[in-house]
Amino acid sequence: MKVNLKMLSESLGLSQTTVSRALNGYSDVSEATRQRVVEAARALGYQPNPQARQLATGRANAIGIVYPFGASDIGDIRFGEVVSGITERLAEHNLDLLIHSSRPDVELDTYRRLIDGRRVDALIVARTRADDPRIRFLQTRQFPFVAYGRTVTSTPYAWFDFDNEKGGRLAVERLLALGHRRIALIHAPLELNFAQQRRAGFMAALRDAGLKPDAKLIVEAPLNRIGGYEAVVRLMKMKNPPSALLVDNNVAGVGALRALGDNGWKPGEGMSLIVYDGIPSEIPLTYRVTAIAQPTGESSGHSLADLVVDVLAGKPLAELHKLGEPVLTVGDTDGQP
Amino acid sequence: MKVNLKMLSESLGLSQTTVSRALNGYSDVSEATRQRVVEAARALGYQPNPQARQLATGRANAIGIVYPFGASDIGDIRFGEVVSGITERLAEHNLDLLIHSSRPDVELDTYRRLIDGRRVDALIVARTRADDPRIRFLQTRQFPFVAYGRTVTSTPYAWFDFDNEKGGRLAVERLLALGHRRIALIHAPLELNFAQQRRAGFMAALRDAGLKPDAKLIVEAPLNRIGGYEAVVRLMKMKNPPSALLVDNNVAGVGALRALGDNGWKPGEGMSLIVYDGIPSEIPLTYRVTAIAQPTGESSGHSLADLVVDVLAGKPLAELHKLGEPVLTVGDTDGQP
DNA sequence: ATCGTAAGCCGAAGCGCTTTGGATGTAAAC
DNA sequence: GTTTACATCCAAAGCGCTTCGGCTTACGAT
Repeated sequence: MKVNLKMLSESLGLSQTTVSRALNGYSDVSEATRQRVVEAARALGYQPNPQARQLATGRANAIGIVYPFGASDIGDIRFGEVVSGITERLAEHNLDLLIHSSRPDVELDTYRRLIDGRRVDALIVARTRADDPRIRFLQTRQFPFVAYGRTVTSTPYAWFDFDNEKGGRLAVERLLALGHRRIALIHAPLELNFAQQRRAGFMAALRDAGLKPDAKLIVEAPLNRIGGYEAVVRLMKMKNPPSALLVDNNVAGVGALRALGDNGWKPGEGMSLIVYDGIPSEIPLTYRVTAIAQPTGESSGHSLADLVVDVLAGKPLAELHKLGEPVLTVGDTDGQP
Repeated sequence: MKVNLKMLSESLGLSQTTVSRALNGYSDVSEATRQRVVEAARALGYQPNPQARQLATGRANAIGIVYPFGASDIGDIRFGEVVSGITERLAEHNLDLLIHSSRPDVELDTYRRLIDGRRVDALIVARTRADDPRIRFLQTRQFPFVAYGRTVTSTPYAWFDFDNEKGGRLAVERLLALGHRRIALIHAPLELNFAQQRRAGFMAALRDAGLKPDAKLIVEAPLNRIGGYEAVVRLMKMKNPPSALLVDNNVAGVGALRALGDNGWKPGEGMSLIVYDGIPSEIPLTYRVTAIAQPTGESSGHSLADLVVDVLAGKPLAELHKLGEPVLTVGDTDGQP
C-alpha cells in the first residue's frame, strides 16, 4: 500500500502544504519541522508520485532523445556508452531519459509528438547534420534542446562536439617534437565536418611551428579501407615522401596500415603513423598504434546532460558549448625520422 | 496555446466525459458524435496531456530498461539497434521507453526507484545472468517484466532469447549435407549459457543423423582469439583430423581463421569452416565466411516489445517466450570434404 | 497598550484527465 | 398505456501533488 502526501501529512499532524514545502526545501517551514517531516517520509517510505507532481508543475522531468532509425555507422558503437553517461548524470537531477527512434523521414513528426505531448522538457539532437532541419524546427518552436554535434545556424544554441581541430594539432605537435618536418595527412572528404576541422588543426599546428604545409602531402581519400590503402601507396611513390603520416579516421587508417605492411613497414621504423580514433580493437595487432583518442562515450554523455540541465536552468545559450578534448595515446608506430 | 479537453468539449457543446469517451473508443457514444469529436480534435490539434491521463489511470505508459553501466562487450554493439526496435514497436501502443543505466552494484536500487516512483509499467531486464537477482526481485515484487535472455527460476516469466541450439543444428546439418562426417566444434567455456546451448544443438544434429559425436573433436577454448588459434592448431595436429569445423563464437573465430591461414589454408579447400555470428566486418577479408547469423537487433527489439505488451495485457507468463531464429548465411569457407 | 514584522503554518483551488453513477429520451415489449 | 431496455450523454468526484493567498502567533518597537 503506497503512502501518499495525505497519509504522510496526517500521520504528522501537519497540512499537506507544509509537508510538501518541507520536502521541497522551501524557507517558510522551520528547520525542526523539516527534520521531522523528512524523517517520517523516510520511515514510511514515502515516494512522491511523479505523474501528480508533473501535472501540478507542468514539467515532465524527462529529457528526450530521438535516434535516427537504422543509423549504424561508426558512432553507433558508442551509443550505449553515451546513453549511460547521459542517464547517470540526469538521474542526479531527477530527470529521466526517454528514447525514441524513428525513420529519418518522419523524424520531425516524432519531435512534434514528444513536444506537443509534453512528454519531455528538452531534447537532445543526436547526429546533427550540417544544415539540420530538426534544429531549425526546435528553434522556431522555441523548445529547449542540446545538439550533439555542431551545425550551421545564426541563432545561438547549446551544443557538445568533439574538438577535432585540437586533435589535429595534437598529432602534428607530437610529430614535430619527434623531429619530423615532412608530415602527410590523409583526410576524409571535406564535406564531412570532422575532416574539415581536423585538417584545420593540422595546418594550424604546422604554421604555428613556422612550417608551411605542403599541399602534395595532404591527400583526400574516400572514407573506406581502399581509400586509405591507395592514399598511402600514392604517398610512398613520391620522389620526396613524408617521414610521418596522420590519418584522420580509423577506417582509412586500417587500409593505410595494410598498405604500409604490404611495403615491408615495421612499426616504429621508417614512416611514423598516427591514426585518429585508433585502430579498432577487432583488428588483431601485435603492437599499439599511436592515436588521437576521443573522450569516452560516458564522458560525452555527462557533458550532454550537464548542458541540458543548464539549458533548462535558463542559462544564456550562447555560452552553453562544450568541446570534448581528445588526447594523444602514444603507441609503437611513431618515432624519430 | 495548448487546447485541452475542456476547451475541446466546450467548442463542441459536449461534456468532457463524452468527448473523453469518444476519443477513447467507448461504446456509449454514438458513431455520429464520435466522428464530430475526432474531427474537431484533429482540427484543433488536441493532444491529451499524458501526465494527467497517467495520474487518472494510474498507468505510466512507459516501459523501463536499465542497462548495466559500462557493459561493453560484444552485445553492446547491437544495443542501439535493439533499442530502435523496441521503441518503434512500443510507439505503436503509445508506450515510451525510459532508459536508465546504473552501476551493477546499485542496480536493484534503480529498479526500486523506477517501480516505486511509478515511472514505468513494466521493465525489460537486459543481459540476464544465469542466476539473476534482478529477476528474483521483480518476481517477488510481482512487477511485470520481460527478460532479454533466459535465466534459471522455477516461476514462469516472459523472455526473449536466441535459439542457440537451433543455430548449432543448422551448422551441423549444412556440413552433413555437404558430406562431412568428422565435424569438430570449438566452443566457449560451458558456464556460458550460449556455449552450452549451441553445443547441445551440435550434438543433437549429429545424433539425429545417426552419428555419434567424437569427444576428441569437441574442444573448449577460452573466449578470445588465442583460444581459437590454439584450438585449431590442436585439431590439425590430430592423427585423424576433422574435415569440418564449427566455432561457436566469433571471437575465437577470428583466431581460428588466423590459425588456418598460417597453415596455408585456402577458403573452400580442405577444412570447411562455419563461424557462429560470422567474422566482424572490421576484419578485412577477401572472401565471405559461412556463418550462423543471429536475428538483427531491430527484430529482437520488436520481439521484446511485443512480449512487454502481452505481459501488460495479462497473458499467461508461461506462454510468453520467443526464440530468435538464427539463419545460415552461406559464404566461401565451406564445401565438400 | 498598540502596531508592525517576520516566521511558520494551512485551506483550497487548481493541473487535465478518467470514471462512476446516474439522468434523459426513445423504441421495443407487454 | 405502462414497462423494460437500450442508447446517449453528463455532473461531479477523484488521481496526488503544488502553490497562492491568507491566517496566527510571538516579539521587539513605539
